[in-house]
Amino acid sequence: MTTRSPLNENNDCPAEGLLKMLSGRWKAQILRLAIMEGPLRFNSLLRQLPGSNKQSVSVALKELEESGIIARTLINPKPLHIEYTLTEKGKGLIPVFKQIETLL
Amino acid sequence: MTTRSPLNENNDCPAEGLLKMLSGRWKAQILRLAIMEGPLRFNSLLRQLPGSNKQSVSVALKELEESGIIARTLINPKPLHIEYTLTEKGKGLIPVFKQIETLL
DNA sequence: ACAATAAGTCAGAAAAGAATGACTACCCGG
DNA sequence: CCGGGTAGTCATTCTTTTCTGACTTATTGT
Repeated sequence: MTTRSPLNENNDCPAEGLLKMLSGRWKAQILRLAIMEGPLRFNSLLRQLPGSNKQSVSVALKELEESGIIARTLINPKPLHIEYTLTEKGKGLIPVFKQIETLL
Repeated sequence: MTTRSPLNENNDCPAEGLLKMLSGRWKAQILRLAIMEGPLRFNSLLRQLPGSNKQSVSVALKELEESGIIARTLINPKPLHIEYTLTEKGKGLIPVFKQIETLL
């Protein structure tokens, strides 16, 4: 049994794992907002992503969470308040984003 | 009319453009082979991508070419010989791939 | 009491992406 | 002439992704 890192599951192309994690129409933009603006809230996020819809954003957030890139935190149950923030792993992607910006 | 860079067409999220260019099941692997092994030939590529098929690889190559990441060159018409190589823009992606590898 | 906000879920439809198998055209070696 | 290699295209089907609209549960403000 070969041990593989989370970004390299079941293949030998490192970029492919990351690309899969960030695939889909909304994940890159969600991540950018998380990097630029800090904690995100669901409805606010929806309003900041023109053309998006609850379902797709909900799925994107869930997948990013499953990938360990963002975390969902219940801030307050009483007036319901949930926040999505970058995990340490998520913060590790910042240099990659920066590197990409140098290409522009 | 606003001028936009090729990696940033019609949006303000730099990673999104790149992600779109590299989206799909085969592009990352094709790029990896182009980076690691140099010039690629169609049938050789097919053999190196288990589970792939002509159609999908053909489309992937065409899209990478349209993105200006690889170039299709006719080496010899007589015994038909075509090569796919990284363009300068394509080579610009190598640091990004390297950066991703540091995450593993 | 009523409307609005928060954070979603669910079923179904539509659109996009990927795979299949057949087919083309040309060349090379035996 | 036949088999195999090069480099694909085309139409159709299958699968995955994305979107739409209705519905949920609970709280706050007027």
